Amino acid sequence: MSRSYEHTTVEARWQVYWEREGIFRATEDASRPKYYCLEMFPYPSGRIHMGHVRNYAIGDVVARYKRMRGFNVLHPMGWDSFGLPAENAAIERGVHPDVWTHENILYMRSQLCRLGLSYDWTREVATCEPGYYKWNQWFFLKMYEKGLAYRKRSSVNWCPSCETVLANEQVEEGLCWRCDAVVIQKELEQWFFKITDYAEELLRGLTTLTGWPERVLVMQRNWIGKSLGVEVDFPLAEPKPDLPAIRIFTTRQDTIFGATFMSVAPESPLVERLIEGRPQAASVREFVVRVSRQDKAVRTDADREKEGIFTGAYAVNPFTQARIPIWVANFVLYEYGTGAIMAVPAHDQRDFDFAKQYGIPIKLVIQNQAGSLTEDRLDGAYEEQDTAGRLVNSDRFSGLSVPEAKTKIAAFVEEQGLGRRTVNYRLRDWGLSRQRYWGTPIPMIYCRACGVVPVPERDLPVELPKDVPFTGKGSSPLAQVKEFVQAACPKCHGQARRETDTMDTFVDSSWYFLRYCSPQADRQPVDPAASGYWMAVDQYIGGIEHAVLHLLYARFFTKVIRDLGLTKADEPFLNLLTQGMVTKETYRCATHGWLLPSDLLGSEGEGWRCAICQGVAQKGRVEKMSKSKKNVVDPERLIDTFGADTARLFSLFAAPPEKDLEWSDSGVEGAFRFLNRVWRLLGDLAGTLHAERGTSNEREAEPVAPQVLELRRLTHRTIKKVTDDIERDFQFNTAIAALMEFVNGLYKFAAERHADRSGTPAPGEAAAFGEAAEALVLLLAPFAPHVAEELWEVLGRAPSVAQQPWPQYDPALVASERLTIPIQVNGKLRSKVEVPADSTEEHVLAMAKQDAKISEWLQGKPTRKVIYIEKKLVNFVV
RNA sequence: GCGAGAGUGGCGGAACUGGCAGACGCGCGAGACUUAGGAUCUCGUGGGAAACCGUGGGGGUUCAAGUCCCCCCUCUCGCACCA
Repeated sequence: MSRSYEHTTVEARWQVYWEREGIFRATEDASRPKYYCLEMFPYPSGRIHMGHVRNYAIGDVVARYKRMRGFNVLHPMGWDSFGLPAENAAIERGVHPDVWTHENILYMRSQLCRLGLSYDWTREVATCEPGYYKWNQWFFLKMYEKGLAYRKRSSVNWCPSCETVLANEQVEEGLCWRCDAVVIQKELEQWFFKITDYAEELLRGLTTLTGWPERVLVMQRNWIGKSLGVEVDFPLAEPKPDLPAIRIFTTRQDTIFGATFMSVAPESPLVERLIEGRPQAASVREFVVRVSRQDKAVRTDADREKEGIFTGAYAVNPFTQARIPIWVANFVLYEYGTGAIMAVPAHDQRDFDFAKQYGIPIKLVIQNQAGSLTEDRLDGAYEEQDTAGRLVNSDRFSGLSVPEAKTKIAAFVEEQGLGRRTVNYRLRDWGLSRQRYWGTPIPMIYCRACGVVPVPERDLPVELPKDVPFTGKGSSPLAQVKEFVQAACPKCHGQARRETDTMDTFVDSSWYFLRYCSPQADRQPVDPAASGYWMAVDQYIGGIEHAVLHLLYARFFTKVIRDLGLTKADEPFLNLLTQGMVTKETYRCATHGWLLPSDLLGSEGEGWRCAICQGVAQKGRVEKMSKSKKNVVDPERLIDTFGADTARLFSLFAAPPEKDLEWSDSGVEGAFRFLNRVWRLLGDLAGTLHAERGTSNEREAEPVAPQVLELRRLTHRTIKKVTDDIERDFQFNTAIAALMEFVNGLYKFAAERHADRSGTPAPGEAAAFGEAAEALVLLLAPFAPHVAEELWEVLGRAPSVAQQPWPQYDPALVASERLTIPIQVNGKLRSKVEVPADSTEEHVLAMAKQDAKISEWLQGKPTRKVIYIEKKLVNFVV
């Protein structure tokens, strides 16, 4: 064969073959070990981007490799197809979200197929299909029954640009995670999932996730934010019958003797009770209104000034009996703990700042080791939590260390009936109501007579109406659709109103991996038998941006679904690989902003100019590919020019999966060149191999020439290296490097073979070369599957290479016969000697001393010490 | 501020438990084949004339340090009043 490598024909041919033969279809088979390989499903935005290519190339190597290792692999794909962009398309271009979404899915599916990804497409799901979101509604009803879904009026994060509510997880530094608009607070009736019921289990479960990156575990741990402390009642100086005391939460009960005032959150209803009938009432109210109007960005700003106002009321410190003032303070959070705190300025920096500002006394109750702290000369809070500090001014507890005091005071609080030990979490319940159209309708009905009534299960799904006005203004489009809103009450059949909010789209992605196990199940969302076989996901691959949001919600849903008896899995994802971003250099012009590569003139050496204005263009930083920075590369163009195998190979070779991948056009060409090299090598030699195969069944039968043995060693070392690199955290970049070395070695071998072609091949040569060629194709198959299939056929083997077993290496052939031992003198490399691998220490040392360069270095100097590391190195210390 | 990770040739990156720093690729240089080469093949390629010097900087441990310990600098990411 000497036909050139035509990627377009080759790739199309095998994609058709795989599909036609159903090579990647997965069925439950109890006799085989399963492997569930999953990549995060995409939002159908229109076209795939390089981030998808990388994500799915990584996943496909894992799936194909595991298949060749004999696993029954489930490798599904689907569409996270509810979401705002579809609605925006409707508003901006008048295309219905449903049409827009389905067109996008159609196109992107064809793009994924062109990448040659080994999915079982019969299991495809799209979350915007009634057959899928019906089960979102079903889960919602089940959770409502169990009290895990509830409705409450509360102050919520509101994105004025998306015109919808956001969960806490979806607010980043006071900005909307999706559009970066400043999030404001709004009072609304909202549906919540009681994720806090699972806080402890979600936290404990993290310790079992040994296959997750440490930083994701840390992020989740921090997000859940468990703290142990006590709740203590501080009696009011003028108690009211229904309000005798104010309850606080603290983790620093050891400092309770230093509490010189109290602070209450502005939103707390306590405020109104405390100021009743006092002269301070009006100004306090004014303060509360002012603070609660501030938007999230201002309120959560790190160096926001501490502000407060005295309520006029006093409490009594139950430990010191001191009368202490009660303040309202802007930094106290209503949603955390009890919404009120005891303030210990000497040992809490926030309280210290506050006390200094308003002239509140500071009382020292922990002294440092030197005993140098004094109340009047403190320039910051002494926040020692370890054993270095000792309690002072704390009655019977004085002299204790902080940890001792924490335990003893907590016990004392309980003994005296002043309060109790408690646990607090930072995690809040998941607000899931969204005032949008393109999402799952929440299956609830409001009846004037019966109140809130769930839609009966038999009436599911509550389908999204198609005929809806998209104006982009006002409340949810659903609320405008009379036929949708008007509903009969399921209980009394009277006229009632349907809930018009839809669910957060994170609900969709919280259980799709379970749906893949039995995508056609129509009596329940998940078939327990199927999920029993496939769950949990053995390897999950996706971007780090979901470290908290999606991965926390999915863990929560899995536990709820387990408690419903539909799966046995406690955790959805056993191993998690968070792949890095795809980045590229950027260019900027002072007047025209970010520049496309096509708007650049000049070169690296002579400098860049803007093609629009001829002005100087600056080479910017390497940034994540994004349209706004104009540094994107379209995968489709890449596939057209070089083919899917090249696109895959480059994105796997240029960096290890978890690190960022910097785009390089010449790197892509390098990958393409490599595939061409492989193609030519096997093409040119296949003919020779076929010719000689008849006479060369002598593998291991007769003695082989030394260079043939070396070839076999190279083959087996490569098998080992590629296998080890994949097994060791999917180090595909070094695995591919080993394949390149292998190919370089084979070329060299072939060249030498041609060079001294005297007529008769060396003994065992054809067999050794056949073995090498076969191994090469098999090892290449997960990375460049199309080329591998084609070459497998060229080698005279029947398809599909994807179904072949992974090659085995012979340990005896992995070890070299001869070793090159570096020889050092005083730790510096001076020479090398080549010795048989089984040489004794004496022999190696003798060889080393004989070496001309070494004997020169050793001459006239007494050798003080000789370091000999077997098979590794010799070091003479003189 | 707290937490995590990273800093290695002209560039992307190798180096697993301390043992030949720079695998592999890109780029660059030379040669071969060619009407031609931006195709392909072969060879070379950290710096330096050399001794030597080289893994962000400075100390240390060790026969031996990119790797271990201490101090410092820079960058990236996450969290950021959670009592």
